[in-house]
Amino acid sequence: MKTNQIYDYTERLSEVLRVSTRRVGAKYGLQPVQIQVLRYLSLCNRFSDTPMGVTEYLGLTKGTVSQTLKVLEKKSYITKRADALDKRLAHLKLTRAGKGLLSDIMPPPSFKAACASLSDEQSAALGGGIEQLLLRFLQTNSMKTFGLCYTCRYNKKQDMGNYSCTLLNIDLSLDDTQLICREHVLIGKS
Amino acid sequence: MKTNQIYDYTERLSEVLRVSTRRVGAKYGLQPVQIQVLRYLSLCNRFSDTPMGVTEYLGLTKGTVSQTLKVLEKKSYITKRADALDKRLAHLKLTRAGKGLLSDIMPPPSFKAACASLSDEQSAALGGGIEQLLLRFLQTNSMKTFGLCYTCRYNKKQDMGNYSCTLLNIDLSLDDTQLICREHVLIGKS
DNA sequence: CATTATGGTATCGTCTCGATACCATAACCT
DNA sequence: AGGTTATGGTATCGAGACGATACCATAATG
Repeated sequence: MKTNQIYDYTERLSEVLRVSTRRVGAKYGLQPVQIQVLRYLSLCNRFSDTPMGVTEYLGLTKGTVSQTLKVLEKKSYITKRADALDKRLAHLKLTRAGKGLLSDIMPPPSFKAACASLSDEQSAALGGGIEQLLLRFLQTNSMKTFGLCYTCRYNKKQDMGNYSCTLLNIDLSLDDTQLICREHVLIGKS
Repeated sequence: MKTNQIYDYTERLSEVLRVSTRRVGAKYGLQPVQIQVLRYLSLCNRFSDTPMGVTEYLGLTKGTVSQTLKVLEKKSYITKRADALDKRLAHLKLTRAGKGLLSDIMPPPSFKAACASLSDEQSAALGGGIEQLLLRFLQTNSMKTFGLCYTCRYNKKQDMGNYSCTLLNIDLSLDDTQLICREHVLIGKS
């Protein structure tokens, strides 16, 4: 019953968000997808900052992403550095310019203003509802959750401020656990 | 406080929705924007089914939209017919094939499934919250609301099942009032 | 009428995106 | 070990999106 209404609003909000992102990005000569890449790199951990990580997050093909990254590197918004152990991997980092750009335009001021018009109850309900919707939607589209590390089933607390990942068998700092990870599997899921 | 969380989820949901639309559309040789055009034409009233209506709804330029419409017409998903009174206007209609396509893929099955996982309370809260967010966001982006005719300040009830538009000075049927309109202004707004 | 506004099309350049092919490195085999 | 397969990444190509600009036809306005 409510499905169509929710879909209408979600779809419309997506369109408007995209238009808004395009207009903001145009001022800096950036496409929407390029901004999304920068944004992802600002949120992901050191195991996920590779071209394949970006590829999975955005649901594109690796060839497409490779081209986008080349442009961003040429514009000096990111740097590419080979992994020390696995020579196939490249790690992507935001430059100072990249970080500065993001903090200028993300989230879009018009979105912040729109959020500010919500009451606390509305805001909490909206956040919860959209989270649930997103998780289910990702699931039925066979896409990864890219959740925060500390909400992952592989995350184990060791002692004071020290954690580890039981999937990668690597120690984690507290900061590590505050970022999103491409290997993330929500606690309680198979 | 909650702004960033809401933004994260909204942005992510938008991305996944776009990817999902792209994948479904690829099966029919359609781009996301083409599907959005078809969807708009299935929702809008007879005063809004023109290239300019599509242009305003999608927030693009009229040249871009003109090209997209040409492709859709060549693929026989829409027809173009000149207006009887104003020879500048073209009215766009979905063909049988266009309607059939839309009913096959909209809303995406995976989205329906995700919505079905929400409780009634969650669903109602989500619908209300996202509506409010969308309206404010449209406002701060100087975009039109494209709301349902019967929620418009220009809509006046005459008698049994008969309505009129005080902006266009035209009589409306009940069916007319159930569609979205490019002239829509929400009741209570200036 | 002349001027301006509006709706629409055509053309061009930049860019996205998927598809395909290809290369380098790593993991997995008996 | 040596061959096979899997994985991460790049290069190239064609279809199409998109904005910008220019242009045309019709309508509205003075």
